[in-house]
Amino acid sequence: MFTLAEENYLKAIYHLEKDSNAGVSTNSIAIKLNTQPSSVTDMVQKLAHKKALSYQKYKGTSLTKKGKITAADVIRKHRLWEVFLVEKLNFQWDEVHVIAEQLEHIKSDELIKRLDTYLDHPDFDPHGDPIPDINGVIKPTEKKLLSELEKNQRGVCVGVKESSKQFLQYLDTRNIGIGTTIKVLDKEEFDDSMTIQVGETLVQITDKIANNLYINTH
Amino acid sequence: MFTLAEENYLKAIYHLEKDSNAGVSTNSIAIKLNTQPSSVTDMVQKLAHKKALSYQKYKGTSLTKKGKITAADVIRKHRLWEVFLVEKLNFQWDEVHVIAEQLEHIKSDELIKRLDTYLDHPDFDPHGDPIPDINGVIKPTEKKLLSELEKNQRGVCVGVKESSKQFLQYLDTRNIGIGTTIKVLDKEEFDDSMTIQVGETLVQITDKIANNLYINTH
DNA sequence: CAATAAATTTAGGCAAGACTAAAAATAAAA
DNA sequence: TTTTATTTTTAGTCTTGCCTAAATTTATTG
Repeated sequence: MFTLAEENYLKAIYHLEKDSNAGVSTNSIAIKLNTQPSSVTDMVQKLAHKKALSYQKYKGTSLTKKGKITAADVIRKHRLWEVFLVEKLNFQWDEVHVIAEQLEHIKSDELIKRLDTYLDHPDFDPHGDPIPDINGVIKPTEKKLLSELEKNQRGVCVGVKESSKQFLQYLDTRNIGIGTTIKVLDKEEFDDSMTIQVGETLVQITDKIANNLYINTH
Repeated sequence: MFTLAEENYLKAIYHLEKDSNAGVSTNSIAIKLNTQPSSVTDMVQKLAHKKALSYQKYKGTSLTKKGKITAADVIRKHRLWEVFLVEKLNFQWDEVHVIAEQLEHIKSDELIKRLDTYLDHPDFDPHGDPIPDINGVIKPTEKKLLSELEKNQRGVCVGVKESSKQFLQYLDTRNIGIGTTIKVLDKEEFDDSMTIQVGETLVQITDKIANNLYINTH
């Protein structure tokens, strides 16, 4: 139905639409995809013709239902593959994006269905981003930074904001990973440090850590 | 280094070279790839320029070392992904080829290294074909049909010749799959049927079955 | 060994997806 | 509200990988 290049455009526009909810400009797409505005105009006209988006000259574009579903499907595949790479092949969180950019274009519904089952229907990718369901619906999520939690609140670690090697290794030594349940036992006012419970053990963390961990409080 | 189309040509030529060991003709490549001879001429000239094969007008081509290594690497990826699809995602042996045709072009050495480890360094794909090692070397194999084994000989099932759904399901009910050790207990002269040992149980099989199971006797 | 057949290559084109340079429309500023 | 700046589009090219039709070379056969 859609070529690899078309899928990448739809994905980019989907993301741009998300955090601006006006019409998406030609230039912003060009910047996101590292291409020239004139190339974007070409492609956008083609995608409009294919009914994946609506487009008026000089006025920007927005995805149609068809375009949104297609984009969400690509994103679903991307994030499922990321989970696979981290959970099964033990990649670090920050190494998987480039590979998933390729894997997301593999065409086989059956493959993705089975991969999803194999991974036990994950709701989040390793960066804490939600995985669209098979209909392209993204569950409304309560993703917060750990630093935003109140004392005695608990949640599940769903990802990281910063993903440097050092940070990920730090988390490893504290046994914190995707799916780890964390409870806030105490918050210090003067330096914003925290005492948290990870499994049975207590961990002291600085505000820097707490500001870079995403927690799903549901 | 090589595009998707180039990789497919190299793979096709590699296979053709294997079972004819003369120079590979333009026409045979065209037939294998379902394309026109003139397209093959174009591509072959390009690949010769890239030093992946040697080519003389009207005389056919053969892969250089560089071409062989590249082709073997693509085949390695293809077969590793097939193992993944069957062993981990529970696909049937005959459903995986089309998907692996896509996955074989994913570019990441690290990915394949980890996939190989994850699958426990398999030597054969689900069809019984050997998986080239990381240097493109294919272990010389003693693959035979089960029907060719002598009485009291044993070997490991490495694949099927025919791969119809019915046949695969038949094998399933007899607990025969990739990696299953089989010992020939008896061969009947008059109808070529066999008594074989699978695990602790004895199984009677007809010549048709024995003629469609590949065994590695090492 | 000439004549036909088959295989192969060349020539010219096409679609996808990108690019540059120039023109046109919109937005911002004086 | 002109003028200038920015954004967007158009026009014309390029490369990759394919195609058809025609020309050429090799193989086959009478």
